[in-house]
Formats: sequence, structure tokens, C-alpha cells
Amino acid sequence: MIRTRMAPSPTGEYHIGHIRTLLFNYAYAKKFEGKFIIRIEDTDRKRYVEGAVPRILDTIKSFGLEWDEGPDIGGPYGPYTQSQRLEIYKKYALELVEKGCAYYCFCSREHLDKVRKESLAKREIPKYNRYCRELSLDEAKKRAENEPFVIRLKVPDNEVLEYEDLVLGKIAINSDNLDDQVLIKTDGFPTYHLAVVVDDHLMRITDIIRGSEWISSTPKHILLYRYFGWQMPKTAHIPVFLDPLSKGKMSKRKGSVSAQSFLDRGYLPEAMLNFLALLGWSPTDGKELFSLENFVKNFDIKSVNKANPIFDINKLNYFNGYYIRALSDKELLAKMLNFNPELKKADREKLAKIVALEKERLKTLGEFESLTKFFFNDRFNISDRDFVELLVPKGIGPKDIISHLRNTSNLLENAELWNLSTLKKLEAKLKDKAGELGWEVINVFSPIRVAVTGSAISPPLFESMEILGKEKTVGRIRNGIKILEKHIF
RNA sequence: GGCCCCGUCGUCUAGCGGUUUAGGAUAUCUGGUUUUCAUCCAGAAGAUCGCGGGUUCAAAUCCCGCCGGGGUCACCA
Repeated sequence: MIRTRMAPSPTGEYHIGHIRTLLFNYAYAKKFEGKFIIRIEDTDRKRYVEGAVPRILDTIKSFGLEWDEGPDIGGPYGPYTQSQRLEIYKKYALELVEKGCAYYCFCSREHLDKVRKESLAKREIPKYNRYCRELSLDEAKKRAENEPFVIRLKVPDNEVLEYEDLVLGKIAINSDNLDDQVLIKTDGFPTYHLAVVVDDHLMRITDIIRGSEWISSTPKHILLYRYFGWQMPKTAHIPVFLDPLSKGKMSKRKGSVSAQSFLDRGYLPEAMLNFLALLGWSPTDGKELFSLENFVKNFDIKSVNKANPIFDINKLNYFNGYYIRALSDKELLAKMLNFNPELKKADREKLAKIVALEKERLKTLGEFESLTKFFFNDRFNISDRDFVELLVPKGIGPKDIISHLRNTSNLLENAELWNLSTLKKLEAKLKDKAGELGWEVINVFSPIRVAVTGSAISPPLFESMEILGKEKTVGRIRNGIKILEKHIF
């Protein structure tokens, strides 16, 4: 059975690239009716961030992805948190020492730093000089009783280590490029390299899908699997996202790349997943819009692209808009309410209408607020000068606009019923008026639009007025007249 | 710098030696629908397939070199 895993480190915000890697792992396992596992790799105590584990887990869930075994739900090969498995790593590390595949090292950090700096100065590859490698096992064991130590991997000389990557094909690296990697740190915690290998084996992981930044550490893992006498899982290294500006690896320092931040800005999980899937992979039928279910069905790790894609927000925006439009009005309303709890204070009926009106104008949920401010706030964020300029179209005198707005406000005030069908009749009437006045139709409606919404750009005018109500609509038009008069006379 | 990986329109990609005047999506621009915006529809522009050599009757597709980009060289993952 196929078993894949994703192993987050609780060192901070979960990166959007990790969601993509996780998605591929998930899809690969599910496609073959296998299991997808979450494991927490918290072996770095210095970088450990309190509360990060539940936050990461919540984020993953928010994206609509689930796991079959993990730290919160357990499973047959737990615990799924590395800090709870220290004895296991120690046991296996010691086994390697006994076999002569690893050794105790007592070199101080200061000493190592010095050596490192020296080789750096000499423009050499900074590598551990294997000072402790030839210590006898008995002596090393004795010293280990009361001296701090690490356990290092014995890397063979000049040996080509080769593996077949599911995405990249054959990759070969000479062992001379490898350092005698630390396996157990002074604090007794394992390093990543020991912990992944041990856990992946113990948790029966069959396929490892991870970012391509791990390519060069895979040979260390090959060595470990060989020393333990274990079968190595298949590996697939997928390309990493590049930052659109720097063209370098998208990093936390270069802006909002945390997975959660996308949700916070109002990107829909389904749209994100769809977009993310397309970064490095494409469906054979060429249809770019698809559900998670469909992705799982069609995903093929072997057809993942090798080049690093640039994470371009443009296409994401298109996808998100598309997914928003695909929602029913009711669904969108529910999502909006959930996204911005402040909206719960608003009149539900009106809000529903506003949401329906804005649906095809939204790229993200987050835009809703600024787009619909005019519905809730009578004061527009615009200077009188700009307002007046918008109010009076070119080629038409301000006095004509004032009388046009006055007539309109009277017309609206006299409306017996304030509903869409009455308003549509008034709209038709105003349209006819354009002919009488000899005005362009747009010049009839634009001043009204500006007076009512505070902007030359708005959702459909009469639908907006219906939502706004008679009192506010008429009031706003009269206010527009007032400001016009003030600035003209 | 050493090592490893990669290189098709601005961007994401299809392409697996001839069916390719290199296809799609997005972004951009134009036109249509519309009282604005958006949606929708139609269309345009945009890639000498990084460059240079080979192999072949034939190369974006195979080989070599160069260049460019990325990754990695921790008691971080």
C-alpha cells in the first residue's frame, strides 16, 4: 500500500509551498487508495515556536486536506511527533555506532567553527576534518559517559551514490561531497537526517515527495538506509516556487508567503489548491479548472515539471474569481459571514443582496469590504473637489446637472413602492430623458451614480439604490446637489 | 567557489524525432454586450523553443560544449 507523509516543522508560519508539497503527497496516496500521514518534526529546540503545531494543523485543515494518521489522531505507528520518539533515535544511532557506521565525536563547537572559518578563508569546502573518526570505540564510549558528544555518520570515500528520482530521473553524487553528518546532537535530539530515515522506515512510508531543496541531502539518507539494511522509499523531488520579483526561492522574508495569509486575504481553499496543483503539473486533458477529487484521480507524479515555477498571483486571482462566481449566492454569503464576522451585524437581507450583486466583481473575499463600503457608510472617502469633478460630466454645465439631480431626487421620492420593478421603470424614464435633453445616456446616469455611491465605478445603480433604500438614496442625491451648489456659487 | 538540478510566449504550461505556419491558460490590448465597473462573447499581439556545435533525409524533441537560473554545502529543517 502506498503511504506518503508530510512532516511540518513547528518553527513558524506554514509556507504556501508546503501546502503544494502536501497536496502532491496527499493526491499521490489517495490516487492509489493509500494513506497520507502527518508527522511533526520538532527536533530543533532553538527554533521551536510555541503553539505552532496546532496552528499548522488548523491551516492544513482549512485548506480542506485531511490525514489518516498524525499527531492529533494517532495511528498504528505513533507517536507522530519526533520529540516523543527520542529513545527510538538513540537506539538506532547506537546500533550504527556498534556496527561501525557511525562514531562519537567530542569536538567542541568552538573548534569546529574555527576549522570552518579557516577552510572558508582558504576557499575550500568547509567539511569536518574527521578528527574523532579514528577514536577506538571503547575509548569513545568511556569519554561519552562524562563528556558532551555528538554521533556522526561515517561517509565512505569516493563512492558514487545514485538514486532514481520519480520526477528528475537518475541523480548521482560522489560521497566526497558529503560531510560526516551529525546524527545525534549534543542535546540528545536527532538531526533531521537520522529522524526522517528512522521514522519513514518505521512508519512504512513508501514514497517521499518533497521540495527539490532536499536533493543534495538524499545521498546521506541512502547511506543510512544501507547501513540499517532497510529498503529505501521512492523519492520524488518537486520544484520549489520562485519569487516573482527576486526570482529566488520564495521565502518568508520576502512578503506574505504563509499559507494562512492567503486564506486571511480571502482566497478560497479550492481555488488555491487548483492553482497550486498547476504549478508544476498539468492535466492531460488540458482542462485547468478541476476539483480536488478530480486532481487526485488524474495526478501523476511522473509528469511533474522539473523547472522551478514562478509564483504569479495573476492567475491565482483569476482562479479565485472563477471559484467565487461558481458559488451560489447563499454559499457566498455564508463564506463572507465566516470570513468577516463583522458582517453579522449588518441587516441579513440587505447583505444577501449586496453579496449577490458583488459576486462577479470579486477576486478575493477580502475585497468585499472596500467594494461595498458605500452601502454602509454615508460619508464617502473623497474630497469635495474630486467629488464635484466626478459629478459634472464634460460638456455639461453644472447648473444643468443640479437641475437634473433635483428632478431625479423628486422622481425617486415620489416613488410609491421602493422595489426593483418600480425602480426599473424610473430607470427607463430617465433613459428617455437623455433623448429629450440631447445628452448621452451615460451623462444622465453618471451624476446619479456618483452622488449615490461616491464613485464613478459601482455595481448596477438601481439595484444598489434598491438595497440602499429610498431615504438614503434621495438624501445622498440631495447632498450631492448641496455640495455642487456650494462649490459653484 | 565545489557539487547537484533546471532552461518553450511576461507568467503557468502542452509538446516525448516528421501530423507544428509551436497548442492551451492567464496577463496585456482591441471590438461586441452594458448607463459605469465586473461578467460574458469575439479577436489581436506575444516564444527565431537560452546560445553554439554535432547526429539525422528530418530536432523544441537525441548528444556535446557554453551561457543563464535555481538549489545545496549547519549540532536548521
